[in-house]
Amino acid sequence: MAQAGTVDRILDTAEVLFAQKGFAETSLRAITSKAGVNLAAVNYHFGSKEALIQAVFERFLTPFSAALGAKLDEMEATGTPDTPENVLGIVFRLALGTHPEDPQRAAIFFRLSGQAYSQPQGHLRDYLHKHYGAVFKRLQEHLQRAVPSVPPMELFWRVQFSLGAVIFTLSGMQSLQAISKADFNLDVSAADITRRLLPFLVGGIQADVPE
Amino acid sequence: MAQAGTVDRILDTAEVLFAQKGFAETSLRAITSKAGVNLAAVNYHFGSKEALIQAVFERFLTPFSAALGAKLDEMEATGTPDTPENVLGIVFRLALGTHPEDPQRAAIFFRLSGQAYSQPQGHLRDYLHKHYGAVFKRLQEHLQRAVPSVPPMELFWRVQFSLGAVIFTLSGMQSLQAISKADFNLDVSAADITRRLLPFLVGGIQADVPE
DNA sequence: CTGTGTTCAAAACATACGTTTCAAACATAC
DNA sequence: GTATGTTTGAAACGTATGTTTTGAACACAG
Repeated sequence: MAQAGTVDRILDTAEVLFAQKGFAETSLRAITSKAGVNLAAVNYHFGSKEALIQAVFERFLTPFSAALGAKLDEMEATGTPDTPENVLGIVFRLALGTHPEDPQRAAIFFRLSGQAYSQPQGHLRDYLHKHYGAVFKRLQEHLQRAVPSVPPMELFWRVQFSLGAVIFTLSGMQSLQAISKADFNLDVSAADITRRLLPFLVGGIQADVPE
Repeated sequence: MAQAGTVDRILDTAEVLFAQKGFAETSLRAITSKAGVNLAAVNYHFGSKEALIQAVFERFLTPFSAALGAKLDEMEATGTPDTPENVLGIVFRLALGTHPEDPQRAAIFFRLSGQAYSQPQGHLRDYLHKHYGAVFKRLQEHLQRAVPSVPPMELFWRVQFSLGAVIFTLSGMQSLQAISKADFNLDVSAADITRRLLPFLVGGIQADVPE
């Protein structure tokens, strides 16, 4: 990030600020001044603030969903059994490991996802669903094979619940870490939390369906 | 809401708009014009927009946490066993039933909570934790008695995961309903979702803790 | 009535925002 | 070296926001 081009400096900075303070609360002036570029550069290179936001997500999600697709390919090729642990484990290791050189990057990833999902009118959510829905659906099919006794409709919602648990928790990690520290005098990392998440989600996903 | 006072008309309208579009995206002018009151009324009665937001939450959460406390009292008095189903069931029935005359109110409740939690800098989250942390802690103690084999620290995080699943899902219900309708051609209500949520959360909360 | 404190209404204020403009600087090809 | 297309810089534009001001309308006690 030291001497990257204007476009990348904008993306790097916007990514951090968006994750930190949200989309509406982050002004282009805040981004450009912190990035050391001119204010007009955003509209010149991206067209609008909205387009900047989408560009930030694209840079994040395109490699992620590609890697996820590759991992699913590998799983099918090697005949790895479709267990909830295996399927969810792939996602977590990927989310935590997309940028191993920068551990904070994972937190930014989740916070950004949370921002996108909780975005009120939800056009970003629709955008994500449209561009990355295919990989997501594939993931869900593997999960379905892992828990065949759970009806598809039920599984759909359980995946949503899981998404909520993951994104919500990771996206609010800062405050939660402070509370956890106050109540238990313990520090936790994103990796810690995901390690705790896995059994919780597996338990929820394969729970018995009432009558 | 027909001919209530200015203060209540502002609160009623702000509540709906905040839930619909978020805090930053809802202007005082939008609130006051829809409420049919003068723009200056907000600053006159509440002091600032920030104070308005807190007032909206207070009107919501004070009765809710009081009712929750009462239900927990009742549970202790009648000796109802501390099972995950019982404890979580209380919360859900309460959240869905605080205003039986207005079923949409429950959705607003969850959407507002989601907005508060995903609020970037999290001062609202801190505010909530400060004002309603006591009832929350009591709830957690009951849960702890329900699953004594889960260490407190682990349970703390599982409650956070559950919160995430609930708030995140309910707060994004609109979009999710559309997806669910497209993929399964089925309508779902908030009550439907919570019915599906309960076994998921119970399964997650009482899952085995790895080594 | 009269006076006093409260509430409302209309307008103005100050500020911050996204966006646009336009000229200068730069790079690259001819 | 000049010309051309691209990128940057500084400033301005138009708009929307939260807030403040000022005075009128009102309620009600003395």
